[in-house]
Amino acid sequence: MPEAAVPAPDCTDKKCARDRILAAANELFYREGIRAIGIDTVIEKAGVAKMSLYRAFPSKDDLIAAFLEMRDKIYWEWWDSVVIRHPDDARGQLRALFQALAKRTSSPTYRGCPFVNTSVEFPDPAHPARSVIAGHMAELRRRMDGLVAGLGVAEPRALADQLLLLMEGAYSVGNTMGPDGPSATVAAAAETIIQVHVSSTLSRPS
Amino acid sequence: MPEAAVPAPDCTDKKCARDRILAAANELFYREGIRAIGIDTVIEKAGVAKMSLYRAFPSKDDLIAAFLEMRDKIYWEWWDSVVIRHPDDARGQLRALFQALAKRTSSPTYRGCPFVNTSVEFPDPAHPARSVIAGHMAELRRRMDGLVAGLGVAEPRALADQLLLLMEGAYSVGNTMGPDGPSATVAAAAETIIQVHVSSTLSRPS
DNA sequence: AAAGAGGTAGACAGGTCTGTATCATTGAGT
DNA sequence: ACTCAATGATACAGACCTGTCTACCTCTTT
Repeated sequence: MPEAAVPAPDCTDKKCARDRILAAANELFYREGIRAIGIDTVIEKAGVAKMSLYRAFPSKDDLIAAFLEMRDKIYWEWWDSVVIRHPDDARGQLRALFQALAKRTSSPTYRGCPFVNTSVEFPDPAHPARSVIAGHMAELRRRMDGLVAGLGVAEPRALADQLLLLMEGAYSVGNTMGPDGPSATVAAAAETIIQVHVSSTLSRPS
Repeated sequence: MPEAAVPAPDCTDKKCARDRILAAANELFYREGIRAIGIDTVIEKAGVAKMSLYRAFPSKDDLIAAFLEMRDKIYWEWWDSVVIRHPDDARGQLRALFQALAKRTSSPTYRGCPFVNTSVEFPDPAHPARSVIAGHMAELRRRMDGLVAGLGVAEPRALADQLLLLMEGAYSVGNTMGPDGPSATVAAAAETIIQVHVSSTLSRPS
């Protein structure tokens, strides 16, 4: 069974325990929840000794932070791979993003946004995971602002905020309501909101 | 410090350990997360002996389910208290609901929707909490459908789904992005989407 | 006064979790 | 062949967590 191992700089195949640990943690933490998964379960799935884990990560909290940093990297790679197909076309980029989002969040195995989920499990602001989450959210907002800026609408901040609401809503209901829930309609909702902002800007030009 | 105890049928003041337990669990589970809080912490906050807890609830899982059932009850009471102020006015009810939602989710202490949060912490479909969550979500969708039906738009299901996305999005970002996040704009977003559906229905009557 | 329901207090069993310590093994480069 | 770094295997410490058991107390009702 191909485990979709996350490639790393200098690790060939079965080598590098750190990456196998990270790959195992990625799947287990995401699917079962972080607090529900113990270190022993991670190392068993990774096929690695416990000491290898504690040599690579000083504590479970550090492993959690590393897990999120990996998800962050993967997420922006996915984002870039979508927007790159519509160069110099902010509207096309947004449309593609929300279509891909609708697809992802309507999968039966979809378990929600890992950043939101971890935020639920670790509310303590001092937890190392929280800074990664905060960074991800800030970057998400920054990118959405950037995309919407390309639309040239009258109220870019309002539109970006509303699109963010739809996006996070799709993440959430994709998890709680499943494939038959409203998450599949997120692309249409985004289209509607964008259209309203674009139209109202055209109808009263500055 | 008034602990906002949840009133129950026949419980005067300091009596009835069950209610004190439920009130303590309510606050602790919501604020800190369920898996992060042990039984000992609950009984300590409730000022109750451990055996009192296990007499009232066979297991922690049952306490979790009872906690969610209480939140469910509280939630619909809140919902009803909002919509009742606009009798026979579906649009006014929706507007009031989303305004109240914007306010709630922009509070600094807001920690997200307890049903979504519990769903994250307990992905196992066999967990007793899951049926309460599923019931809550089904009821939420049912009510939203009912409200939107009163609008007389051409595509009620699509509108209801999109409003649900906004609602859940506000819950989510209220937790992860805080009071300065986009959750405060959810009322405006809902207004926009409703307006579009109403207008497009008017412009091409059946 | 008696009795029973509900509550308190604290010890305890058995399991799981994180993190550490010790020692053997492997494999690549020199 | 030798060395050194990375890894495997395993036992263990200490904390915490759920759930049980026993004994005592304190009201309320009859």
